[in-house]
Amino acid sequence: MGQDKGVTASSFVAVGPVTKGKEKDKDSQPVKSAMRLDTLKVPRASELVADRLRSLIVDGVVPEGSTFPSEKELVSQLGVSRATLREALRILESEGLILTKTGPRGGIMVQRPGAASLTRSLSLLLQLESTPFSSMLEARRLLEPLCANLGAERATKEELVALEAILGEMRLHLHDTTAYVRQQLAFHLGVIASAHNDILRLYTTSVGELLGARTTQVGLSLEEREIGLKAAEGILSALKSRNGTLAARRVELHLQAFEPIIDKE
Amino acid sequence: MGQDKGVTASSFVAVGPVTKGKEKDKDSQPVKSAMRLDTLKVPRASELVADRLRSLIVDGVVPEGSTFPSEKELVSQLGVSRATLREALRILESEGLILTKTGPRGGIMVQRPGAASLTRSLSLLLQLESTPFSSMLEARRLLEPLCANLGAERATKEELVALEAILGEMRLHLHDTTAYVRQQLAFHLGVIASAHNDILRLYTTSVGELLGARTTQVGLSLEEREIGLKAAEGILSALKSRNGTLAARRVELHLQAFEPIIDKE
DNA sequence: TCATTAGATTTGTCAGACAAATAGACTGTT
DNA sequence: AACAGTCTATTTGTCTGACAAATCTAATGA
Repeated sequence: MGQDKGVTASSFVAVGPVTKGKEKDKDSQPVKSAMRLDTLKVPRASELVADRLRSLIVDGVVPEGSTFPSEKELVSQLGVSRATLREALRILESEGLILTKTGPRGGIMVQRPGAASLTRSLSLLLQLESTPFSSMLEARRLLEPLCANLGAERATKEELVALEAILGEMRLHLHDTTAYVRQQLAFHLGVIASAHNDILRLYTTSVGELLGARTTQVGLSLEEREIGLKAAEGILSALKSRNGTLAARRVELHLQAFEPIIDKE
Repeated sequence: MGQDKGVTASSFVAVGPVTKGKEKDKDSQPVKSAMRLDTLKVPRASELVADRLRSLIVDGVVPEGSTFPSEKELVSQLGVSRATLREALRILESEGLILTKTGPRGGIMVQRPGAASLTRSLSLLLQLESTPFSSMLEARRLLEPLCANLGAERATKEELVALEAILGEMRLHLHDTTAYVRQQLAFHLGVIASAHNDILRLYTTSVGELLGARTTQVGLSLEEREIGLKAAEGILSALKSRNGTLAARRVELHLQAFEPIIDKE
């Protein structure tokens, strides 16, 4: 740690939750086997600060939409330097938990991460593995029908009404490409949400976002839009009739039909 | 930016790759309405630095396992202060791209993120949404059979041999709970990998890790281990006979049978 | 030969300062 | 009174320089 921080650091640790001692014994194995203790991970102050602030958020102490105390105040309360605090803030920010603004009325604001956080993480991994585009298409073609199947038995009336409304918007904006694409994306998200399973929703939304970016890039012809509209109508009717296998089948066919459109480049 | 940094910052931007200008055109449709330009996002220097270093990694310029130049050198090359650089490093670290060590031979090492990165992100989201445990079980019960189905037609001989070997390990360590659980987890991962779809693999692995932590916590009785072993044998034989639906069915039954064991607390 | 010590290197932390963005109050003009 | 411009205070963004801690290497001494 830094210079006169023998004081400040200990005051921080006093407030701190755990892990600061750094006892070194390595392997004191008198017997013979077992007793494997893996490499001691020395925590950084910035990580500890990030942990504490994060737990304030997830525990609901600092609700979404509210703001943290200013950096100055946090520094004095936590007993760490501003540099350390700011490193912790960058961690939380990259997790999608906060965003910061300058000026009065600005500060450190709490926000909920949402699927975008997952999407970024996934996107990074896929870039590193140089995953082919076809794998994304396949994953979506497998996941969305799964959601539709569940949605057929779980969708609430309100959700079905909302989907109906989106369908109306799609009809309305049939001749405005960007608006139509946006509504079609909303329809997909609605179907996914109707499954009432957070994990499937987050997963399917993430891969959908990655592909959706492509769709808006490529755009859709009028004929393709009309086909998409018809497909959406069929899917919604299957959901309404609570026919899970039919809904799944229709979603799968729909996605399969659109794959060549997206894949062309 | 800070004080005399009019110089340093511009030299940095000179080296910089992209985004420093803040042009906003979005949809250049001169027709009538629209002309929505969303709030101008001013990039921080630390974000720009993080972007540049990240792209060095994903573009393979700095391969996995190697190390970056020291902070001192990076500071002089990028023309930013150490504080700014370190904030960027915390971002990359939270993305799982690097890790740092002190001392000579230490420094900033490049590593590949792996599924753990996704898992952390997912775990955070689920905590915030207070997603019930049952949703995780359901997601796994739906995803793993999907992988098994694909694996039946795509698994290479080598992968099948590896699974056979793991099965042997499971038999061998049938009376050692922790060792057995580890091998069973490896078996699951092997089945998942045999589908040859990165997205499904990452997804299923993530949710599996979240549940796997629970399994090792709870432990398994001898009888449960024997049942698990039998199930694994059945799954592998279905994969070998290239029977996708059978493999999927067996995986689903296996997971369904184990749900009450994990769910009890 | 081996343990110990000293030095060098790299990250970790602190402190203080100034720059930039921004909201709100204040002031002068119409 | 309404309005535009200015001034000020607050908050984040960045820089600089310093010291502390961890750790590898090499020299040193028994």
